[in-house]
Amino acid sequence: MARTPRVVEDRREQIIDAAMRVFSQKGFTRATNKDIAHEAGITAGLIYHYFENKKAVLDAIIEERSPWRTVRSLSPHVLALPPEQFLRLLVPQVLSIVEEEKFVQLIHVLLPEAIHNPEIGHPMAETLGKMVNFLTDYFSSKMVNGELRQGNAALAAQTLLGCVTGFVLRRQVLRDPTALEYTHEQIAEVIVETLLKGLLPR
Amino acid sequence: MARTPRVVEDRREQIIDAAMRVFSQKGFTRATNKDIAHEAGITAGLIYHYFENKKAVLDAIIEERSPWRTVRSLSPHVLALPPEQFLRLLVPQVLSIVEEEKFVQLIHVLLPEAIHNPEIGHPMAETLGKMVNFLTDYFSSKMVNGELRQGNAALAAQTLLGCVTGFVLRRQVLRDPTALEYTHEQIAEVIVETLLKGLLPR
Amino acid sequence: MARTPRVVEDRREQIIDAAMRVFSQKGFTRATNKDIAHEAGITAGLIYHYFENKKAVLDAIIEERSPWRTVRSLSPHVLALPPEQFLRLLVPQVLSIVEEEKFVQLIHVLLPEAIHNPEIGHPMAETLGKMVNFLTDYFSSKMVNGELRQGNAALAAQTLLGCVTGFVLRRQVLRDPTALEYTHEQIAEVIVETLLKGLLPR
Amino acid sequence: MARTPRVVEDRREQIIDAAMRVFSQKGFTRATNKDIAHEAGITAGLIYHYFENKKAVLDAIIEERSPWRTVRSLSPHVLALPPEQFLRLLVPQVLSIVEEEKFVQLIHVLLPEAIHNPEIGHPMAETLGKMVNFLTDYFSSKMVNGELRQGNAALAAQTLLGCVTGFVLRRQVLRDPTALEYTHEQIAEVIVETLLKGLLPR
DNA sequence: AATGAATGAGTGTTCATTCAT
DNA sequence: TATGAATGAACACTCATTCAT
Repeated sequence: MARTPRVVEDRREQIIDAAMRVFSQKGFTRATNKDIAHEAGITAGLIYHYFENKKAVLDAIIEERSPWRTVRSLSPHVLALPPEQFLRLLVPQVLSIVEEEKFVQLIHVLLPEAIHNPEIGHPMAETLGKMVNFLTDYFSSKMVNGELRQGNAALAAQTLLGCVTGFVLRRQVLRDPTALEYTHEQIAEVIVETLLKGLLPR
Repeated sequence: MARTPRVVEDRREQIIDAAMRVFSQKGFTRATNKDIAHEAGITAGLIYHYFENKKAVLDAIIEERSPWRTVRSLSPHVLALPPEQFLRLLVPQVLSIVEEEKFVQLIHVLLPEAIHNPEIGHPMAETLGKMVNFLTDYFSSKMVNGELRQGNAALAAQTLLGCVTGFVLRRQVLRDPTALEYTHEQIAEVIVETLLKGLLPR
Repeated sequence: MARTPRVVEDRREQIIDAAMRVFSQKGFTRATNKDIAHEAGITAGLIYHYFENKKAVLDAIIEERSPWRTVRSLSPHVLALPPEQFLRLLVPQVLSIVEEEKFVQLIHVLLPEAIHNPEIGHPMAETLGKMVNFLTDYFSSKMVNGELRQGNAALAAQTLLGCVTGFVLRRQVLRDPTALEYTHEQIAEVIVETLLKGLLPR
Repeated sequence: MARTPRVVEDRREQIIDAAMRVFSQKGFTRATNKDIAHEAGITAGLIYHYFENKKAVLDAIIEERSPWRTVRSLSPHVLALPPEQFLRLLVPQVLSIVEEEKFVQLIHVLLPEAIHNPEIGHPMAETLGKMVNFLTDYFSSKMVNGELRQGNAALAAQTLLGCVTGFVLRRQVLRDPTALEYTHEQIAEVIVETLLKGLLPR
């Protein structure tokens, strides 16, 4: 009706945004084109002016909204920091990126699809793999120079990552109120503290 | 045709089993009643003799196949063990339960639904919560008696759980080949080692 | 409503019959599944219980309703007759088969499709080809034994066939009232007379 | 973009030409406006500056591209020729007109429509009717003056026309390879020879 | 004259569900 | 119990047509 005529170039982005919201709420299959169109304030037919089909909208989300770059752009300059400072910097940073609304939406969209569709699971696993490699490299170098004790750097990296993803899973996917009680700082604090110093008394 | 007239009670289980397989492969929405019926070797109409509708089959899976009991039945008698032995016993045990085929299927069925349906997410979170409580209690008592150093027991418990779920997520949900390279023992070993002793040299 | 519950085995045939009528009136593309269903007295969804898709209904018409067999079954025992009797027998017989309602419907269904789809055109051409061969053989043998004058038997056969198809085209496809004025006997009479004796005075 | 600004009157013709090609390949219903526009090197919206709607493009084809005039313009001055020369001139001339690319396209466009739409069938039948009348008149006069033997001139005319249309149908509509083996001259030769002299030995 | 964004009515198709047998 | 024919309400997608620019 009295809808403000949006800037034309917006339309594609507008549809992607709407789809992101709808997919994240209902899942790809259950979300209808009418849902997306309604959310975007357009008619369903118009979607096909910008995308070949419904799947192509999902693909566009994956390709254009994936904040993997953001993840990858993480702190390459802090590698020189000692482990304690490094982790206290890294973990909350990761958490704040990963628990941002857009990222959570993306998880809600991609995770269910990833389970039944390896095509979508692979890139997700790959990105996590890059994180693992990054951490492994860091841990290795610190083990060599004695700042960390000797051990399997790769598995340690995966353990750290596991801690973070575990928390995110319980907070943002299962929405476990218990897990949601904590601030990023508390979580970071305990992960770093535990991993660095261990649970055993010294 | 020459189908052996199964015991009646079997049918229900048979349908649930078939649905579990089909749901875990295609997801609840994409799986059709015909798929389930075909997998169960019956016709689609018969499902409605045993279940009110498709959703009821999923509910039956949740209620009757959830191995939460198994999880809950874990080692209440090992609470007295010292942390190191306790964790070296617990972690691989949990992993072997959780990565068993049936359990993985269940994850594949429930996780995507949980994301878009809190009704399903809550029981999952609750079960994890029970695990957290169990571990928290254990950690608390050990912190009191000095076998573990002082700290936030609840967060430590969640960190441990996070490590495990993180690994399971990457292995069984994203099917990350890197994460799948390790045996349960290796994973358990590194988690326990890291968490107990920390990464820093003593 | 008070629809008589037709015999179940009928359904498939019933749909094919309905489709034949609808296709012949509106053409394959313009005919909707609702049209077919309505004509058959069923709902559109039911069509997919018996056919994979709309195209499959057309295919069924081609395969199961093609009276090519009838055409092929034509008078193999009259080969011995002298040309005049032979043609006076054959032409009206062909005309009466080909101008029967079902056959005309079939032409209306297949001819437009044949034009834009060689897959459908080929079998039609082939069937005509069989007719040509049959006539060619007959003409050849009669040319050899002197009952017909020497000439290109194949082309003569095609000329005869052309006369008939030309008439059918104008009568049943273009529905030319002028061409429809004549009875099969008149048409047969003039075709036979002309072809056999020629237009020139002897 | 850098499209040369064509003369305005061209556009209409350009669209009609494009539509002719597209219709002849896909049929009127299956051809989309986008197809036509793409074939014409314009956008679909522009079609509506020159035509009221899609149907109007078809109508324009019928009215402006119908080579009936060409057909009608046939040899009015050869009426005096004796039948043999007349037919040997007429038949190949008709064939060459009728089997020209543009004409064949037109058949492909109109014939399928004619079947399901008498509005289109009638003009086609009428044109053929004019041919029939023309031939009937010729045959009548030649029967009167004894150059042809007595008979039903109208039916003889229709027989001749039937021969030609039958060949064209098999060649250009069904694309029967057997029928396509012959040259216009061969076809003309055999039609004329057969019709004039008959198949029977004298 | 020309574009292409936008609409909306429809089309083929799917599928959970019902029910007579 | 068990079947499978039958329904009807979606759904993804198409396309002729309109219209602001």
